Amino acid sequence: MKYKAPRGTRDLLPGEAEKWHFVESRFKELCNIYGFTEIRTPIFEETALFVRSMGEETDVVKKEMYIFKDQGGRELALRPEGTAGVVRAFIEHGIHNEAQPVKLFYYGPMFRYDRPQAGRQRQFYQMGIEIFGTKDPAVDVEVIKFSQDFFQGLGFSNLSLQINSTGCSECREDYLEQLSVFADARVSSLCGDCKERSRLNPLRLLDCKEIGCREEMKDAPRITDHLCSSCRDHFDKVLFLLDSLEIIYNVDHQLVRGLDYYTNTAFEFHSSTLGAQNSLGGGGRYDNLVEVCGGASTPGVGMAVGVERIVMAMEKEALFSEEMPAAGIFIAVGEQNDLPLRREALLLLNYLRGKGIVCDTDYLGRSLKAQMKFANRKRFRYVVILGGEDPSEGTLKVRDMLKGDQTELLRSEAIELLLKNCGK
RNA sequence: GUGGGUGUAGCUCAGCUCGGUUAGAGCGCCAGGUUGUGGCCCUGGAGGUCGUGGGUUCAAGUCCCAUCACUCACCCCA
Repeated sequence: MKYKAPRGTRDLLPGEAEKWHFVESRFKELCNIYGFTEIRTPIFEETALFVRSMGEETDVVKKEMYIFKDQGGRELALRPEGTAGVVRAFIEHGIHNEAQPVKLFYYGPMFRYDRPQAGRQRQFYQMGIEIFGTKDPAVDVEVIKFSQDFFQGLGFSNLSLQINSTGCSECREDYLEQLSVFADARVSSLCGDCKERSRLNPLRLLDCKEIGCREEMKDAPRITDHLCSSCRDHFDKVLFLLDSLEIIYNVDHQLVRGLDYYTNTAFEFHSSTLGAQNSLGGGGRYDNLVEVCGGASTPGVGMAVGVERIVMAMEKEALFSEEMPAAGIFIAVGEQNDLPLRREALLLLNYLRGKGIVCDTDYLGRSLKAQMKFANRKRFRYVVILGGEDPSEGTLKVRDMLKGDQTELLRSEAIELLLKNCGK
């Protein structure tokens, strides 16, 4: 075996691809109901776009991007997430001139140079939605409700919704300062990583896994106690609306999202059946992002879910329906050397396909027994047997593979039966 | 980037601790048992540079080193 799929990538083989298709189609159906329309953006963008939107100090930018220079000397990066490209397209095409708010969805592969593990690949797929043009807290709730509907529609019943507010740039700045002061006072008892964090990204101090750090930071100031009045008001309304829709959530003061562009609402959906990477998806509000990327100040809110993780969690919870039911027609030929008979088989095959019926035949010159075995394996509903013992003119032998019985019918009757039972 | 576990047939794995004749099983695949008919059963067949490269040894799937990949976890995230 010479070539292998590159590290952190994988093939989706038949049998698994169908599961993905199921998840994708549910997502798209729900987008349609909610009024989101699709946008497709390039898989690579200028590197600077991602650096600008996500933030220089984020891990994604510092060590996880696939960056390269093309033959024209352009600095490019494979997209590590979907929002930046959507925002770029929003600005570039003046979408703010369309009827507001603008509701978009996207689906596609993302790339991060990470060490692979359960629920984490270097190429992974995200589906996401974005709403531009309104600060209404009801929109934050719509995005959350959408996510919940989506997960419930797939059959999940035990996901937990974590939510927090990270404030606007102003109240966050005040808060971060207080947090730094708090951390500096006990820097000696924090782990090495946290010492770094207190300088670079104090918000991250909150979700360190070290027990010692957790203990030290237990009484750290909470951002929700330091929100400015408008952020406080926004968060209260979001929670009120969630309550009104009877959406159960847990306000997690430690919840911090990894990308700098989030403001105010941040949320994640967790699954307990997954491993360490237990987030099926998440999102939040990003009121400064469009402006940061060079557009007119436009509020936005969105979320993204990871397809691999969803499929993995669904497998663990046995949410996919079992094997597909028997369907379609296999045309078996008794005497493979009988050219007129094979001709008849091909004509029938193409006639039935023309009627939109799943239909196939043997091309390996195999014995009737082998053809029957094949038809069984491939779960065909009916087998039409041409030739065979004492064939009579103008009739077809039709075998029902589920019931195991076989009848010989006039050709026209046989076709009528097949069309009725296998047609759409 | 750091640490643990694992790489033997298409798939799931045994064999490795205690090196020693032609490397095994189940499933799958192909064929036969049934002078043309699937599922169950029986028989036979095909299929392996034992991840790769070095080393130790008379002898390496088995011991040692390196490397690559998979896997789980950390960091971080979907």
